[in-house]
Amino acid sequence: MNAKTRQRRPAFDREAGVAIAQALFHERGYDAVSLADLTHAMDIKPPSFYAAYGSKAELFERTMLRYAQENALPLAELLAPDRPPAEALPALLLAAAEQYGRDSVLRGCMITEGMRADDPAARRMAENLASGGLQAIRAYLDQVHPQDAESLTDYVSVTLRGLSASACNGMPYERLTQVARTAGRFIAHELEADEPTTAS
Amino acid sequence: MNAKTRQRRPAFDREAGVAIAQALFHERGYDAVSLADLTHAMDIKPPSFYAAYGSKAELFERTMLRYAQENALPLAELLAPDRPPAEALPALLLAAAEQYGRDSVLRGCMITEGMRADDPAARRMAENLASGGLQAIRAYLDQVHPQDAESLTDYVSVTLRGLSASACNGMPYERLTQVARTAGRFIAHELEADEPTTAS
DNA sequence: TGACCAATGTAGTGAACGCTACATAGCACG
DNA sequence: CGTGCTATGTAGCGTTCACTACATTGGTCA
Repeated sequence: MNAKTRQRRPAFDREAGVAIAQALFHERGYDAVSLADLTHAMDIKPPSFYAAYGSKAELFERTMLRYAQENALPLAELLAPDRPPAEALPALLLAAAEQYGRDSVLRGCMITEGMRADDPAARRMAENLASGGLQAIRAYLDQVHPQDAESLTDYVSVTLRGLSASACNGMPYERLTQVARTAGRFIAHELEADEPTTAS
Repeated sequence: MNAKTRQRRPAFDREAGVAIAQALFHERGYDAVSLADLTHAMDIKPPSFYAAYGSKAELFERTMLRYAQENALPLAELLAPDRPPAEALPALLLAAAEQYGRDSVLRGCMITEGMRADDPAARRMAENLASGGLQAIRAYLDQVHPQDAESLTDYVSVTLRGLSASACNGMPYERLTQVARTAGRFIAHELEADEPTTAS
């Protein structure tokens, strides 16, 4: 009858499998998660795995897309064009640090850390996703502070990578957010020293 | 008679082997270098490898010690107790960025990147070595700027990790050093704003 | 009810992993 | 010159890797 009352077979929930894989990949990284880990966690056998997801790398891409949709920083809000960079960039760094250190087992940025995978295909997927975020920062700065757009984008990028890496290696939440606040304060000081035009 | 004139056998040069392994580990990371890669690069067979170095992990430790001796930043000079932190910390960041981006194939900090190895033993070795450097920074700041020692140490640590990770992912030398200069300028601004005591 | 077909589990593929047992080769020393 | 030791190469250890051929199961639909 209606499609819901009589499912074809229990089979297994593909999306739930992606969620399980996302947690494993985020916790341990792409290379450190084996097919056996994945199939055991999903309670399926390898043939079902390949029928559902194609390959380990393809599943990794799905988990990163899912991560980007669910956990990505709200760049559109954080970097609203009418927001001054002395306020937006510190907010961005703090939001990132909070997210990277919030969960004690899912630490750091899954996409940032995905860029260090040994597998070249997985690495490229992560790099492509990460470049989108950087382009958003760059586009924002091109609008609101074009004179230092590249330099500031690079500074934020390096700081975000440092925060993610430090989170993965166990730096506690309070110290991560403290570093983000320090970096944000540095940026604000510099920007406000350059152009206190809005206040004059 | 004297030990030098008559070596036991050509065998192979252990130290040269460590140097070869160091380059491989630095370029690709611990996990991505296999025994076959090592024995092929050294032109020896696995039994000779194990007779000489014990295991892959032990050789990795030797390469990291060698790296620390040869490539470690001159922290004693950079962080001389009579140097003001507004000068020492920017110099430290810039020296690190220069080293991380200097060689286009041996990128980043071998020890910092070693902390992300999948192998727990290798990771712990790298963490132990890295903590030595951080303790040096912390001890310096405890002397010259105790009120923000932990916060500043964390900021420098996160920035160094970000620089190393960005270097590994291909950020060019000029942009790496530019980021280091930016971060150093931020630190100097903050410290000079706090206590221009030396100038007053 | 019976044919069809997607999805499954069993079992195993070849390759690569870190590592080692074993016999041999070459030097030191008596 | 022979004994002993050390380092070597041959060959292969057991394990794990990502991945798959194949028969079977079970729901769908005529």
